[in-house]
Amino acid sequence: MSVGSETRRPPVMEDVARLAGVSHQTVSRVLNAHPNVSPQTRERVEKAIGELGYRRNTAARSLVTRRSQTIGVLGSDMSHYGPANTLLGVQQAARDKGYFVSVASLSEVTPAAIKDALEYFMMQSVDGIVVIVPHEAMFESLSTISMAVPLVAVGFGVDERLSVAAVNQRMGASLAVQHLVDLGHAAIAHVSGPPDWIDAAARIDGWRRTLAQAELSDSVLIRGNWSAESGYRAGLELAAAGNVTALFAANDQMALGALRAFSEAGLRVPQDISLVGYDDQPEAAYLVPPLTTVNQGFKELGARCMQMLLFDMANGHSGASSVVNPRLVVRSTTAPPPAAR
Amino acid sequence: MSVGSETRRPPVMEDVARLAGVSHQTVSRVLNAHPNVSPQTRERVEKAIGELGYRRNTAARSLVTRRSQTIGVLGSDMSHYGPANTLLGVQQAARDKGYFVSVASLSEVTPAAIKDALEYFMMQSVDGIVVIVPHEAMFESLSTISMAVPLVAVGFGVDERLSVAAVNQRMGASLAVQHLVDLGHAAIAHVSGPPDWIDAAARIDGWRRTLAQAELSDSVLIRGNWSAESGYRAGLELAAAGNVTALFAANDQMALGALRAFSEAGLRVPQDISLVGYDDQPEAAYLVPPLTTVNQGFKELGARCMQMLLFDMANGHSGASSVVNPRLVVRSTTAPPPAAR
DNA sequence: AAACTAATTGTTAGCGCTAACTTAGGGGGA
DNA sequence: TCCCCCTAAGTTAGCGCTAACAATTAGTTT
Repeated sequence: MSVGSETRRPPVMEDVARLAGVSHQTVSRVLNAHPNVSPQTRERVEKAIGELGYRRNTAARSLVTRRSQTIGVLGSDMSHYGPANTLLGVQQAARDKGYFVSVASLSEVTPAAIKDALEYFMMQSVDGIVVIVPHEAMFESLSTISMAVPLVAVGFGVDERLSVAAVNQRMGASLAVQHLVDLGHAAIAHVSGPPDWIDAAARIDGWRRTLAQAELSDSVLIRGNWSAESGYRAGLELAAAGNVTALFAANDQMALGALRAFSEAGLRVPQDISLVGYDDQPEAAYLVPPLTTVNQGFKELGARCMQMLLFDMANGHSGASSVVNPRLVVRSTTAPPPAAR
Repeated sequence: MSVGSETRRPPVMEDVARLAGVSHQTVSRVLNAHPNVSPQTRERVEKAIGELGYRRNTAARSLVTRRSQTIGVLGSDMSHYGPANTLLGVQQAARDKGYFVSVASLSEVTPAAIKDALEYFMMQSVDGIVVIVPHEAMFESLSTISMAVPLVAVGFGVDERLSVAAVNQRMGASLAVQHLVDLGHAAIAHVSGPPDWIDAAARIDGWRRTLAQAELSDSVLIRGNWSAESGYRAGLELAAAGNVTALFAANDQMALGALRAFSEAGLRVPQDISLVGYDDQPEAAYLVPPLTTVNQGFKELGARCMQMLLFDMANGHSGASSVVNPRLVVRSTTAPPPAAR
């Protein structure tokens, strides 16, 4: 025996239909913006929807349409500046287009973890996937697992098997290194990210090529791991060796670490040694001295990603690619080398 | 007339049932770990599931169980260190418990935007919501909008209307300020976050109280906005006035900005002025000099959040609260004031 | 005026799953 | 031995929605 005060279950389409004096199907038509509904009817239905505070049941809709209106975003180090902002861009673009965004983050980048995460998305029956894990393991996983839904990868090289949105990392590295070359530097070291990260590899490559193009011999390459700590160690090493006049760091955090190492070693930046970072995090402008770095449009990247995904979702896999160009931001950590003064 | 090569739709429960020689309900029972299934049957069903690569349809399941297995996470500045890591914690805990995580981020913190975002979650019929927007506007919105699903808020003060997981900000601020007091500082300024952010207000309060407790008169309070830039401006201002010997910054980024300002003004840290940050971002240890700061366990916070949400989802709104204690990390930006030397 | 259109609305049949009920077979206890 | 109950299944009836089709009305056309 039900009492008046029981929790009323939310209104369903039929309730709206009754109130508006139409069939539930007409309500559905209004909701889906079908053409053949008379203006008066539409209005009555909309009024009823408003009055009842009706909200369409997503599960029922998904069941019959076979689409979840959800896209999955896979990331690895979402607490870092770049990925976090890309996610933000994706998220906002998705919401604008009426999609929900489900996220999964990898605590370790291994084929097994990647497979798990993709499986998780399949369980959720997402309509599309964005992958923000520019790591080699990801590439392998993507070529073995054939995905049932469109997928766009951020930060991979152009490959017709993948739809890709990326920043031109080689160009970014070139910009940085060429700037140093133009200032007169001849011994330009590089602290890289772990080379199994696609971006890291591309920046190493850009650094090498630019050096070669300037007819400079290969200089010292130190492998970092994106952390300030690894930049610090690299800086210490370089300061001890004393054989370079400039350092190109593969991200701002490592540059920050290097900055401290140089300071400890009594090396002045930029008088004794020049430094260029990568990412242009908001803090970069407030380091001592302000960091010359490379700006990547992360949010823009996220938005483009979503755009491509929508395209692929509508037209099938495209294998298209969209490349954003980075921009060099010159601040105060770069100057001509000591010898050139 | 269907051809063999048509795209086969994914297997459904009935397909599994047929292959295993049971009814679809038995398959459902196996999947839901119901007790009354004989081991042999269970095994046969599991084998069939494996062979077909069967995956339960979430939409159908949600439709009948009236739960989406999804929780919504609302954030505002997900590109910042704290929120991003809290999200990470929530996300991992959720995935462990078999929940999907849908995120929405506010580009501006206004009642309207908040309402939109919550509406978005209701459309998705999430089972619970985690709010990582410790802002006053959020508090107002939450008290007006009565939510149909359990909600836990991160970073709010204890309030029986809300289930809350938070870091004890007042204590964190106390730790920082008391450390300075203990060193002998008597004029301790504070660059705060925007005071309509709950955390910022609590840190201001903690700063004030600790000062009062030490019988020190109120010192200068500068309103920042969390950005390095605002910390820089505050640092410049303080250096010009020259009437304080220590600065407590409400986050590490502002501390970083202040560090640059001090350096430009020729003030040595910590000899001329001491500085304490807040957050303990990984970079804090690699500033020049390494930053004394307050560590908050963000991931832990996220995990607790999820735990509380699950509890509320099972037992109805609890209004409980879970408070994590922060920890002072002393590095090299703090020393006795010049006069005390 | 009969018949054929087009526009608008209603009716029906599932989508794939779980909850609730029903049935079929064994053990014990009287 | 009969009855009751407990276990392991099967059957049935929706959850709330959309797609496909059927029905009604109004507006043409011959």
